[in-house]
Amino acid sequence: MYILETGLDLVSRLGLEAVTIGTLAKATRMSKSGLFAHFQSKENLQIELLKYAGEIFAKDVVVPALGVAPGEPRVRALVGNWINYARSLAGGCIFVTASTDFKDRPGKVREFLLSQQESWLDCLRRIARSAVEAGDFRGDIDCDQFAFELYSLLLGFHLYHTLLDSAETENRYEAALDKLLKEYRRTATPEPSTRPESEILA
Amino acid sequence: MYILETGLDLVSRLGLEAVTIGTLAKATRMSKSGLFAHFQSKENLQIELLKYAGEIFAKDVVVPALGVAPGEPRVRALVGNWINYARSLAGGCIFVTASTDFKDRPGKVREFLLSQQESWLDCLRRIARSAVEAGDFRGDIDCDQFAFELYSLLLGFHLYHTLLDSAETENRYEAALDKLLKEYRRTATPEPSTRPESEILA
DNA sequence: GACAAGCACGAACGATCGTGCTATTTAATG
DNA sequence: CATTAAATAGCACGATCGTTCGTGCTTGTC
Repeated sequence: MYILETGLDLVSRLGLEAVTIGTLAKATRMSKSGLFAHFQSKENLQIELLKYAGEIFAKDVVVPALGVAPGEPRVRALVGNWINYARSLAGGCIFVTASTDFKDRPGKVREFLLSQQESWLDCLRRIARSAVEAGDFRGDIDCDQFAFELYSLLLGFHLYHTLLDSAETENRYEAALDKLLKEYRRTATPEPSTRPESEILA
Repeated sequence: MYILETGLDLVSRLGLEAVTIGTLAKATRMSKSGLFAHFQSKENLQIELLKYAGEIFAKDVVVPALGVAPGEPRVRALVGNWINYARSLAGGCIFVTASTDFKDRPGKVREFLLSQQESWLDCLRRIARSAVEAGDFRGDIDCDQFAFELYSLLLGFHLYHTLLDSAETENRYEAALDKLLKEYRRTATPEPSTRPESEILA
């Protein structure tokens, strides 16, 4: 759909709430009422935009990664696709932008967005688990913890990329990713036994 | 200023662009024109809000940390204050919210916000450097890299906290922070010599 | 008690918001 | 072709947007 395609550009740049019927109509060279007829409310339009963004995300980020051998290669493929996807949009990832926008706007949009974020985190978890099963990651790792740390890195890259746009951004992200993967790798540490590492006093 | 105080709550929840003259007037029980007279434009109001947020941030987050002994204690104090500050606002950190909002809205607001983010990253760098000088961190670390990784963690915590609000969020963040500090600590690794760790094929 | 200064106010402006109705055009189907 | 269904446009609505203007209250100074 051409309308949604155009809308996603606006969402990524200005936020989900800022995509107004009027501006989207102007961007698609349609009349307000003509465009409005496609959706029956602004809320519906927002959900449709998220749905479409989810399809693109699945097609460009998740599915290709599932075609790669499980383990670290698949993890790297997934986040590599994510970076490319985020860069392909003028204002970065739609879901990051929309999340900030709707974190405190209760309603169907927020609920839908939340379910999408949950399934993204679930995707990260699954891929970590498959890396364990493939023997690339240690067996004693916490996949939820891995998802949090990996997603944090992506969010860091995202902010740097969209706001600061330094030439070093990519290098910093890659270096951090390498260290993260090394830490979860099976041969990374010489067996830390079972003792946790949180008895520091600071 | 009571107006700015009220405004910051709206900013943190709905975003900097969504703070409208009308809604802020209603929230402060003033007339639109009466409130508008204090600032001379919406752009000015937005900058004033950021300025005020910066003062609070300095007072509650940065300055107290500078009173703590340099090194890991100071780093922990800084990020601890950040977490508390982010939690004290209904919608999380003003600058994270505003950054997403204004990353693609050129103008004075964006420029001012950008300078604030730069100085925050500079603060992280300085504190890392002071930790090196105090002997807590290794001497060969890249302070910019540390700032990126630490800020990424905070952003991860922020998204989890504002959107998902799982009970595990805090634990995941703390565990990741512990690992990050351990990695940069002087006694963390048994000397990794000078060889970088980026010759994987994946 | 006159006077100026600083606030806050109500009313109004043109523009845009989301959303309905009613035509008119376009495309598909007989 | 004629008919029908779908897509788009025109127009208008009440509300809100940022902004301007004129006016009335305080408050303190002379």
